[in-house]
Amino acid sequence: MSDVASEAAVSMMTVSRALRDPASVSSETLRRIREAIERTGYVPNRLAGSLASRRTDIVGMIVPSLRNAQYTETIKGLSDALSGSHYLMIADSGYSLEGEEAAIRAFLAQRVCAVVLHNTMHTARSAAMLRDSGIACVEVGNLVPDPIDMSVGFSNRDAARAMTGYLIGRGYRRIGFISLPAKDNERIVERRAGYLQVLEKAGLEARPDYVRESRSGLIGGAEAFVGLVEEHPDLEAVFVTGDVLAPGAVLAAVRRGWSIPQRIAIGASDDDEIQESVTPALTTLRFPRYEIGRKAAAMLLDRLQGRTLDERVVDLGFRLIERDSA
Amino acid sequence: MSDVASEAAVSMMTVSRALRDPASVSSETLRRIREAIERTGYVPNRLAGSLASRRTDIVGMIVPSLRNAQYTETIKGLSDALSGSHYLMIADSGYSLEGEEAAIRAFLAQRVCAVVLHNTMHTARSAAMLRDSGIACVEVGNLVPDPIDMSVGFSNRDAARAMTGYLIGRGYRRIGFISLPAKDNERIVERRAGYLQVLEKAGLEARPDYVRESRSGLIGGAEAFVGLVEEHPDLEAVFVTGDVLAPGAVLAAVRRGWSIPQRIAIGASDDDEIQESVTPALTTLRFPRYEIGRKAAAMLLDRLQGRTLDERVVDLGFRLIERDSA
DNA sequence: TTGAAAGCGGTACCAG
DNA sequence: CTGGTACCGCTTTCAA
Repeated sequence: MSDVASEAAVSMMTVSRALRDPASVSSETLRRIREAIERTGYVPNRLAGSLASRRTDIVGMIVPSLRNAQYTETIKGLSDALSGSHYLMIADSGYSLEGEEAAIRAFLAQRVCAVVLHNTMHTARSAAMLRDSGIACVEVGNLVPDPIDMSVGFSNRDAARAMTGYLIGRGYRRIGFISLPAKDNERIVERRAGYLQVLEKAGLEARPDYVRESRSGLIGGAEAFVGLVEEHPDLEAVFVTGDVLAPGAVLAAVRRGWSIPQRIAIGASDDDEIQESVTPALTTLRFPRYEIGRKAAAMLLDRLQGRTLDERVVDLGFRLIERDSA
Repeated sequence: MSDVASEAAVSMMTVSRALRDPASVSSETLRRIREAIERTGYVPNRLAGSLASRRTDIVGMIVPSLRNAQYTETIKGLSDALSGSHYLMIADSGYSLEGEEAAIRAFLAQRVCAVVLHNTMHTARSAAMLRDSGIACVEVGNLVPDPIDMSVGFSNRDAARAMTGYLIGRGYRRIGFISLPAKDNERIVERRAGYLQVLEKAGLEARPDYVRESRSGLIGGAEAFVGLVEEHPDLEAVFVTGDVLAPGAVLAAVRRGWSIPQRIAIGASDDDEIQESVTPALTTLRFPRYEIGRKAAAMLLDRLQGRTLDERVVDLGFRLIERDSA
């Protein structure tokens, strides 16, 4: 930058100003500085800038898995809304609380201006670090009544209640439940709780062997679904929630010639294109993943600009989409 | 850090060493420093560290779209291989060269230690900035004979040749081609060229109206496929390449009761689970996306550690997986 | 509108 | 093995 300054015959201070607030520099000076930048090929050093100003424009986001399209959707919403003003640093926690803690530590060391967590269970240290740092933080996805700082999402429990109730309303009585592993994953814990609550309220038996954890992916969902149904041929419906488990189940049923929903009904969750594109199209819960990302960004931006927030916890809700699988 | 130093009754220099190279500090001193860190809740400032050392441990990656699972797969490979030693900053170029340039500029300002580009077409400025900065850079995905710095991937043209040749070998003569838009996307340009070359070599007519660009996603693929086939009922096969276009085509065919491959055959590309899970399972080109990410990381790491590379361009190849759709 | 001086919080380098 | 002393490259603050 000093090169640019001497090229343009001004002080470094003026160059710095020209870069950050062109209006505060006379147009003639500005022109000379711009030319000098062009000639020297100067690339500002944001490390130095951030160190001096004690501000950065990097938002750190931690997702359980980069492979899961649902998280990607929220990342995309965040990225779009932040685009231009802020940059995104992304870490994959591998569905582990320790992974999340390590990522948080790294983000804080990097002095990110905000952190977005796609998990609302944390180690005690994670929560403490975040609180002590006073950094802006949004927990997205599952709604948290008492967030570290802010939260945007929907109630997984309510959503699971809605789907289970819907299945019961359609006349199904023996209803199974398939999801990813519940360990360290409050979203699954909540959904399973919602499913069990509604079963109980309806006076239906909640059988542990109707509940199954699945590997991820289409093939994981297929295996879990086929396994569960073959072990319990008396099942009438299965609530298959998370990832692309339910589409995997449908595709497997098609291959086996099981008719859906006659032989076995499926209630799904998440509404990517694939839930709609399989035959039969899945009755599913639509979660506003992209919107959650956008809203999280908006809240962060508000906070960083010192505006006061209307709400620290924003419920974006969900919808039950009736299609043909149940 | 000066707090920690006085707490532990050593100099800042010793604290700094204890953090970066614990072995170089006596165990007693180390213990005191660790305690002091614990008590004070000290979080190192990597901005300052990086500024002073002129090194960072952040790798910047630019993908055309965060929504596309194929890119995500490479990100995951990179992230896994870098995990622990480096952090990842991800930018979405929105399939545009200007978007890529802006991201490169931001990364350079951030002084990332390396850049990974999932595109091998660049603006002149992009290439110049990267070259001038002398930063480690890997272009992944499509193989580049003359990379800015390094390249890992496979030949899209050869892959398209292989699939087109395969379709011809199966006896299909009127073969269509569906892909994402070719603009700013050398991967598509290459594949289309490969398709046309083989058609020509086989003495088959290359009809422009057999070639179609599609919106992305399952539904995009479905629309393009149905549209093309309805306009040209005489088509015998379609090479549907990229994204999840081909699975979308199959799913749409299923809904319409078109039998595949009897009514119309499909050759696909990319081999995610979905290509395998649809019925009929897709005959497709398998690209080593995850491995490309890992290899890119390995090459970067080698470079950053000053080791000399065996090869600046690494071809990881592709495979044609025969299944039931053609 | 412009500039000088004093850091930001660490690390490199050399000495002890 | 430990410490002192210059910076790293920019911004803040205050003055002109």
